[in-house]
Amino acid sequence: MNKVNVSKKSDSYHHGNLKESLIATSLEMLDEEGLEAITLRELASRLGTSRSAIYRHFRGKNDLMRAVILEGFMKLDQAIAPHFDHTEIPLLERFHDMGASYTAFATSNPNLYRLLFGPDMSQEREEVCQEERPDLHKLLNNNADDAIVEKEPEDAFHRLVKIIIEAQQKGLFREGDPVLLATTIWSLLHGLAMLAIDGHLSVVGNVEAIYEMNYKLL
Amino acid sequence: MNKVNVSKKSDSYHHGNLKESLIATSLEMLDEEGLEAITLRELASRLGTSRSAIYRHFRGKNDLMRAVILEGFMKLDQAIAPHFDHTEIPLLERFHDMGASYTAFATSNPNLYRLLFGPDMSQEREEVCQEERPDLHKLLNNNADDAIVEKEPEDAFHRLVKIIIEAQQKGLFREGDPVLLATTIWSLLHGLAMLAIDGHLSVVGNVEAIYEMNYKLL
DNA sequence: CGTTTTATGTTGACAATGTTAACATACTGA
DNA sequence: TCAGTATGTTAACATTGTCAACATAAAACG
Repeated sequence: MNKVNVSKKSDSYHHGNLKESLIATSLEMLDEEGLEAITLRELASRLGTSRSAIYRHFRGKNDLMRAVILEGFMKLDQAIAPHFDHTEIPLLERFHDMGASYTAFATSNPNLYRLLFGPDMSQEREEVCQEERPDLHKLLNNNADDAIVEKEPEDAFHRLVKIIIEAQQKGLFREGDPVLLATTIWSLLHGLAMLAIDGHLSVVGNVEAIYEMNYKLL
Repeated sequence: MNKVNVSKKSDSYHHGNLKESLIATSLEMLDEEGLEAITLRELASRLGTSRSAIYRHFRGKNDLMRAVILEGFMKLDQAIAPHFDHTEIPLLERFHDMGASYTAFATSNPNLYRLLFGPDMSQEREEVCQEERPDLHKLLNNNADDAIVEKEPEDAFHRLVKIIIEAQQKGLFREGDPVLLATTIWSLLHGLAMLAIDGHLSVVGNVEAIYEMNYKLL
């Protein structure tokens, strides 16, 4: 316990909580103007601080982006969670809605989604997935049972696996390794999201139509 | 006819054919060290030319990358074409192999595949798809019939649509808009490729296994 | 051949960006 | 109060893409 969370409180001495502001403003700039637009000087300008004040809170720009990516994954999880938690809705309908909300998140936040799953910051993203989200990493390395049994799922992929298992137990879904099935479904959703973001799905005009078609394949 | 292809011949005055060398060396650097490693100074250094010699052949770095992207699409098409042309092989088998070779291309050339379909150079990629590959663009904007009837297909997506149509006519494939079906299949393949490249498919160890599983869904 | 025009390559400079060192200030705790 | 730590500022530097001015080789043409 060498460091307590004291710098993150809303009271503050110099700027305020600059660390959180840096992440929040980065997310704003990402959403508005894309990844390239995130520059340390523009960040500092918007926050009214000096250019290199960031280095008191992050080791460098990559470290900041790493925090942005983690925040982005949390946002994605929050977009999926409601559909998972509405247990009064039929299981398959919740399953359907999770997929729909996934692609909706991607098309609503294209720049963020591209950051989360694109080539840029690949090392930072990997660090985030391995260090900050150990459950997901465990899951993807074949220790599914442990990860699922041990604790409540906390991310989107977790929820997907869990809902597949539940559907299989009720005989509502095809048999097979749930993690493998979830990966397949994730693959389809991911490809759909990426192609939609890049404007390759102009054939139908909206992503929902294709999702409905793909959903029937599952 | 204000400009003839004279600078592209293998005889040359100053350097040789610098334009093609720039594209080829860019592809090498992309493959070896990734997109970030492509820097104009390093390029010039490898080719033994000056830093700004490139501006005699391209408007700037983005214009060069645009040429690299076009070359990459041609390589992708060449990787798919053989499986399409082997008409002595059963249709569904060729269809299967096209998908397998697609993901194989992606995992064999991850940096190139990411450049072709990733967020970077999105504008340049769009220009390439609209200007240099009008057929594909036409196809994706609902003029499928015209594009297909008019001429021999020249790119991977074209071939996919055409093979689906042929399979449907023989009753070997489900009914439905072939372009829409091709987009769905492309979506699945693309998501699979991207997740594989990013190391998210370590569950099974190789992409082929998941592809075989996904193929059954089609 | 000699001259002019065009194509191609070189040098030096500039702005933007991430980063670091040295210094300055504000808060904290004894 | 005062020392220590956390935070912020300023100035400088290296890297990169880009451009202007200059230089040279090839081609065109009398």
